[in-house]
Amino acid sequence: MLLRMSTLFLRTLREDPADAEVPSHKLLVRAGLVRRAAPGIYSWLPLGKIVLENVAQVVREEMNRMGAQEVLFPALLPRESYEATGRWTEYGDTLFRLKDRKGADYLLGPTHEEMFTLMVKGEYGSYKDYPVILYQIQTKYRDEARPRAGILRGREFIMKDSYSFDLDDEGLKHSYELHREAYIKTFDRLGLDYKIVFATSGAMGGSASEEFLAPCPTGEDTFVQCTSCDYAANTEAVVLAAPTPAATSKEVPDVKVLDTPQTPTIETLVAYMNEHHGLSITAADTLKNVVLKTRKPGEDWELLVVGVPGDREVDLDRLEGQLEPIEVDQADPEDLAKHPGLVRGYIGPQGRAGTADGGHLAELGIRYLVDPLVTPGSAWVTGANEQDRHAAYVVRGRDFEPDGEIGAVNVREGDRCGRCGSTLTISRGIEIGHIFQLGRKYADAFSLDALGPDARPVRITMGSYGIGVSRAVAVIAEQSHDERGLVWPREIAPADVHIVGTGKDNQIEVALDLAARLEARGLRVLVDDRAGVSPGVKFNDAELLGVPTALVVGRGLAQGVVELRDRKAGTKDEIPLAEAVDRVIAACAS
RNA sequence: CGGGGUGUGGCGCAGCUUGGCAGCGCGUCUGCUUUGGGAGCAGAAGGCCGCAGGUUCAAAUCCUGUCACCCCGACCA
Repeated sequence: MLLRMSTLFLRTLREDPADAEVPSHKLLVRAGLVRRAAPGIYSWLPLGKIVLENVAQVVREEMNRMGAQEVLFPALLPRESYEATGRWTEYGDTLFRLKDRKGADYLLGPTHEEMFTLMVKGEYGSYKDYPVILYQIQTKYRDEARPRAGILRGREFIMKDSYSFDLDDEGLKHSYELHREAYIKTFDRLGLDYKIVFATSGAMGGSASEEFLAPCPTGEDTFVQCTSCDYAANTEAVVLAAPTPAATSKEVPDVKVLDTPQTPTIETLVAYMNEHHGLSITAADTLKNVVLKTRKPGEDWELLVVGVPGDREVDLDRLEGQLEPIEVDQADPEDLAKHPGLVRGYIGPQGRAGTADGGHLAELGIRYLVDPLVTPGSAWVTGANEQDRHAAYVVRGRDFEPDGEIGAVNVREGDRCGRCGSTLTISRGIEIGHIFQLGRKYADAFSLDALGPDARPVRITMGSYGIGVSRAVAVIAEQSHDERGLVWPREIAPADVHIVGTGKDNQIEVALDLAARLEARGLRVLVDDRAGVSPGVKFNDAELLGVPTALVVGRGLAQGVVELRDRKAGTKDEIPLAEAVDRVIAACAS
């Protein structure tokens, strides 16, 4: 490959585009790789297209290596199959919908579980056919409420999605592991810095799930990492260590109901308790009972109360992640109004004085869950289920018994690791890959069975795996740049070597000659042969474009010397012209 | 959906308060000079000032409406 800057369809920009905030967006536009076509929709120019293909090729090679087979589905899909799984409605406004001339409904595919499942069902029938892994690299459409950050989160983007089909759970586990390994190889080759974190399965349904996150301050995902073991998880999926069990209930006095006028919030309650009732408590000693509502698909909303320490907020995303596919939402005032027994701001789980079993919420028939931070035996200050009154010394296991535990609190820096008990730190990241074991949701929807050796049907179990290909380009740019421009990893770079002919005498001629010889040796060459362009402009463009190796044919040429530069290290070496070809090849091989 | 902001040559922006020939930098074109860190001189092309209506002798500027885009949040792979 030989690209000449004199004819290359490329215009670099001296200034950052006004609508760009994040580094990758600014740089990809300035370097002339992409241009915005509409909100969240981008066109790829020649250099950008090359980089994008390079990333896709790495993904493709690693998928093929592990035995997956490439296919290609249309992006324009009929409504029916999405109707069968309920996703025509479940996906909501995020789905791009359109009608054909006859008025029939179509959609632009946001992901392709349905189509893959149907294709396998159409072709395969015997247990002898399985397992199989299929994938495609294709354009996806999601009408995001707010696309942002350029290529990082678009409405049209390129994704590699693959799907595994196995006869049993063991097989699924194996397919999952194959993907995990392939993803590790892929992201290593892409030169990405990433973490593998436990995740929830999101809208896809299913069980085991991990995300590949590229740590990045502008990322949209928040995840925790343990400071001592290798535990890492999305905050939606995190498991925290429970605090050491509190003192046994026998040492705690009986429940005491106290007047606490005008204390509907935790702050006012703590202040009042300490001032008027001689207690010495903090928000963490209070038990906050948050009224939520849940809904199973196709059913009515049901109230749910969740108890968390008063210094914590309830993280709805985290709850939803664990309850999937059940929806969770904050209860409205109208919802509360239907239960007069729920006194807003003064809700407590304990039963009437002296009754250990049941408790107030059980009497109302409302499900009550607590965060594991509310340990058995722990004592709390909480609502007394009467306006302006609270109860102290309310002990879990003595005065109330929740229906179960669920990780509900918002995770904080310094919370403890559920695996080893050490401190957790919180970081931001961008999701570049996601693997999960779908199970039989889609196989059930389409009755995807294989005939077993005993002539009985076996329901197939599936896995679903994605890599954001176009997003990966942006993430690489995000992680690999400096104040002068992009710094591409070699395998992804638009070229192996960027030859700059500075323009005087025969410098451009020699540059072109070197370019031809390097191309003949199998290198991908970009040569700046523009006449009448000053050296400063060419150097700046070379640094902006970020090709890993540069060869400058300039003022040293008269003495038979050219300059070899390394973009990443920033080094410059004067080398004899006669050695230039071999030295460049050596540099590109390292 | 809530909050904030912006729409003016290809790109980045000023002008708007206080109405009076549409400007600046970069880029582009022509000529000459220049060629190791975003060159110089001379000349040139290029804009329905987002759109619609209104006020006025006169609107980029004031008023009304509308559309679009960007940012934060909500939401969402």
